[in-house]
Amino acid sequence: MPNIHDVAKLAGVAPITVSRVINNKGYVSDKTRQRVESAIDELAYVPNALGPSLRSKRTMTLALVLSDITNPFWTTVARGVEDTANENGYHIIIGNTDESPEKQSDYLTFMLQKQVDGFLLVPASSNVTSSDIFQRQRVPFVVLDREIQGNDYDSVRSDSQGGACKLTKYLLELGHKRIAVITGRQDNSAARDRVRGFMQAIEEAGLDEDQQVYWGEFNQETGYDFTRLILQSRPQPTAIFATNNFIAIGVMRALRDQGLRVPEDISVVAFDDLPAAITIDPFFTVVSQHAYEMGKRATELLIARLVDEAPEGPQEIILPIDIIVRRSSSRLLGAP
Amino acid sequence: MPNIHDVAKLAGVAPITVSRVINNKGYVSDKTRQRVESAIDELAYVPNALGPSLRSKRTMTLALVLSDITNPFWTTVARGVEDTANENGYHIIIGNTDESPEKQSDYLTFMLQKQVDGFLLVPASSNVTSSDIFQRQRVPFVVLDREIQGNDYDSVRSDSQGGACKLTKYLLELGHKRIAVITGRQDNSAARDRVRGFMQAIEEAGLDEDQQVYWGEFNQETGYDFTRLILQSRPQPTAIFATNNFIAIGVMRALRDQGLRVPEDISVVAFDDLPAAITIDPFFTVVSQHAYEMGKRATELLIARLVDEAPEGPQEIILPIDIIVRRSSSRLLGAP
DNA sequence: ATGAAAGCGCTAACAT
DNA sequence: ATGTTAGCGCTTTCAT
Repeated sequence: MPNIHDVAKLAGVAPITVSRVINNKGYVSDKTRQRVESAIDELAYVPNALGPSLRSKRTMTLALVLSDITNPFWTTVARGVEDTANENGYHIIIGNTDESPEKQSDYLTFMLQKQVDGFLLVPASSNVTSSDIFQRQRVPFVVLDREIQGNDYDSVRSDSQGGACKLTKYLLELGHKRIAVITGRQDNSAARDRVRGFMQAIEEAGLDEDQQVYWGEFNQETGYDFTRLILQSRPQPTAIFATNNFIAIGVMRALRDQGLRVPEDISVVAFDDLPAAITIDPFFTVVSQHAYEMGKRATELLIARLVDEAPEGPQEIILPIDIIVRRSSSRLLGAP
Repeated sequence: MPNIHDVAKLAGVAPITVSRVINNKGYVSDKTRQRVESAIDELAYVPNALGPSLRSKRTMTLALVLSDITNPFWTTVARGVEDTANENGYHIIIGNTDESPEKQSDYLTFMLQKQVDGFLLVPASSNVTSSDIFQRQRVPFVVLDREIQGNDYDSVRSDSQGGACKLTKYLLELGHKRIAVITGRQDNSAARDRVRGFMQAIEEAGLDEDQQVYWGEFNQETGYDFTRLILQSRPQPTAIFATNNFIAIGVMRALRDQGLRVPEDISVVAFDDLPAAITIDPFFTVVSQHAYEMGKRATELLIARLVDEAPEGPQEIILPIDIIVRRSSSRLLGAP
């Protein structure tokens, strides 16, 4: 592949002149510019960005490290990140951690070596002090969806607690008094916030606080397995609150396998909506997060940091959520 | 951020010695190694990969350029690519073209400038001679899912024609004789192959070849709009073949809005299954592609090329498909 | 309006 | 076992 010297030689100029043409910077006479341009065409010259990056210490690349791109929620976030990055001349590298701190750490070092300009991180675990690595390297980063140790970092997340609280209150209004919650790992702050929001609603209603809370993973198996357990418990809950979309799917599968109808036999509500693009007939009553917006806002914040235009001090952006009532939940029979 | 010189100075050695320690290459005494390692720790030194890449002309980065990561099919492909790349020490940059040749071309140049080692490309249009750019730059690439002009390139795709043919034959066996096909753009070879497979089955059955084929986009609107059209046509088709998942969703929504039941009033079959992870109760009779496998195989092929271990000459990998019969299709009333 | 030199961080090739 | 030199492709700085 040709380099800037080859182009310069062919055009009969110095490399720096070619550089000026490429970057539209400095004075170049029209005649010279044309000679250079035709040399570029002739050689199909593509400038090597590694050189300038090595000098300028900017790669115009952002790293997006998340749990699993296969989850439609994260896919949508990723698309928001990608679009916003592109609009600003940045590109992104993606890494899936599958919630593993080891994978996360591998990715972070690799991406640091690649000299990405900044990180968008969905932390695999709030226990891992992943922020240390950034702070030591002085690389800007924004935390998405969750919290980590310390409080001196930029973050964007949904109002998990408020959303869970609202959704629970909605169930309570329908007359449900025994609600089972199935959620993710204890070291996931989003899982904790959603349980906290649930408990808050329960307490404010003056109800027995001894509700069933099942801690597992944010996946289908957790939803499936705990639902079977829940169905055996007495007295049986009249509603299940799945704190993410995959859990909700698992819950529904378990209920279906047991021959139970939703909402006639039991109500189900969930966190995270499924994108309209892949849903024929939306069914779940949900707390819907603004996934695309989350990616967009986080990226905007990160880029603002990079160009030193962000407000001073750590920013904490809490996105509002929507409650969407659909057919998976109904008034409890016999309730007022 | 510290560089290799800072580490060397602190450890009292030459930069090259630090390099040897980092890369576990060449002779370094245990004493020196330890001194270097503690210097690395003390400075939290992370090697800058740009230097070596500039020298070696390898970035260990692959580019994945596809239509839209938001489509679960592509998400799954992407995950296959990502996992396989990682296993081999590579990482990936993703770009969404939204089927726009301009976006595609922007991405390609940008990624070329970034010196990616190879491309995995889902071409936005078979008319665009996107391969030229690679061939001129001599960058290895593998084409996924579709065909482009020329025949001297590596590719991995599903047996679209065979799959569509099989699926159509299945419908014919159920007694359907009027089948409407809704498909993507004419310049998309997968769309063409699926229609070709359909026509093949029709011809082999000795049926009227004057079937309804609707060319549109691989999205929900196309499915929705053409379904409304189809429902007005007389004689009305008894089955609809949606040639991708988004179209299928659009078809179902249109049918639902018209108060039609599937499969009682009309049968629906589709290309592309929805991932089990996001489906409560699989409903569509489909041609299921091995999406993860497609990403994996393509990446393996690309990496083999990079290390010069691929077979000589262009490779064309055609992945088998599965027909999965579910509840969206049924025997035509009155058929034998 | 154009060019020469130097250096970004690293390592292959060649000493010692 | 350790070090010196040179150069990957580009652009900033300082001439001319």
